[in-house]
Amino acid sequence: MDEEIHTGETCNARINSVKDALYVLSGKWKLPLIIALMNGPLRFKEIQRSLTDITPKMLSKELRELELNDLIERKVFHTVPVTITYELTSYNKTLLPIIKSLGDWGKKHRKRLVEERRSDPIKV
Amino acid sequence: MDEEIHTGETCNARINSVKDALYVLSGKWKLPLIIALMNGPLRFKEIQRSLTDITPKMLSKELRELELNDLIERKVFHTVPVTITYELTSYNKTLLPIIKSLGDWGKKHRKRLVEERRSDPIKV
DNA sequence: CAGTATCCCTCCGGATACTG
DNA sequence: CAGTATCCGGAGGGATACTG
Repeated sequence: MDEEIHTGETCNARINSVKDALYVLSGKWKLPLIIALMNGPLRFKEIQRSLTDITPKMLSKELRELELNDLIERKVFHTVPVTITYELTSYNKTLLPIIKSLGDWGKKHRKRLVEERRSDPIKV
Repeated sequence: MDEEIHTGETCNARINSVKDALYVLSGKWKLPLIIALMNGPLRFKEIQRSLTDITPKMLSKELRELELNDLIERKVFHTVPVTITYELTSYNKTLLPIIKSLGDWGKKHRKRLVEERRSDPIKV
């Protein structure tokens, strides 16, 4: 019963928790979409332009799934014509550590790959 | 030029870094596999037993991809018959923040969902 | 044991067109 | 604008059998 020793049990629990997180954030566009909304609310078409190349079908689907998990909120303004915006919920902020750690690691990993290739052909 | 303000540029950079990370860790089994190896080196068959239901084809593929990214190391021992083990590299430790944040969030999110459903029918 | 080789199928996601 | 409807290809991944 130490502290963070990995017994088989805690290991499996950890795997399952990670799987849960990955499930909610699965798909090609969910995290990019969330990051795009970190600047503030956007309308459907604006998100499309922001995430170049996402089709309306995909965007609609990803938005719906994120809404179901309380990670974004859809707001309807009864202007003429109607205006609809999407914004991050406060619960979404709990994802920040994930986004930060992924972003940090991705950045460093890319740098690492570049340096590796640069030193490769020289062969000291 | 403040600090962490999200301009369009840093936003895109962040999206790309996150995408890079997700790319390396993509697939159904990579993170579970890494977590399974956090207890120490394992042999092929042992990993299979640890990650119930992964087929040898998938395991082989995921191991190879992780090895190419320097995240695990394959060691050959010339016993008879030959023994092969897989273990995490020291570079793999850099993934810890990702695994931790994903695990933490997944755990809390599941708890949240359970509580939500529990309070749902009561309607205070 | 430590994998490879095939077959097969689901479903993710793109392209395109259409609606209120 | 804010989406939905349809069609479709290809990658991801499972089942099974086989090899050194």
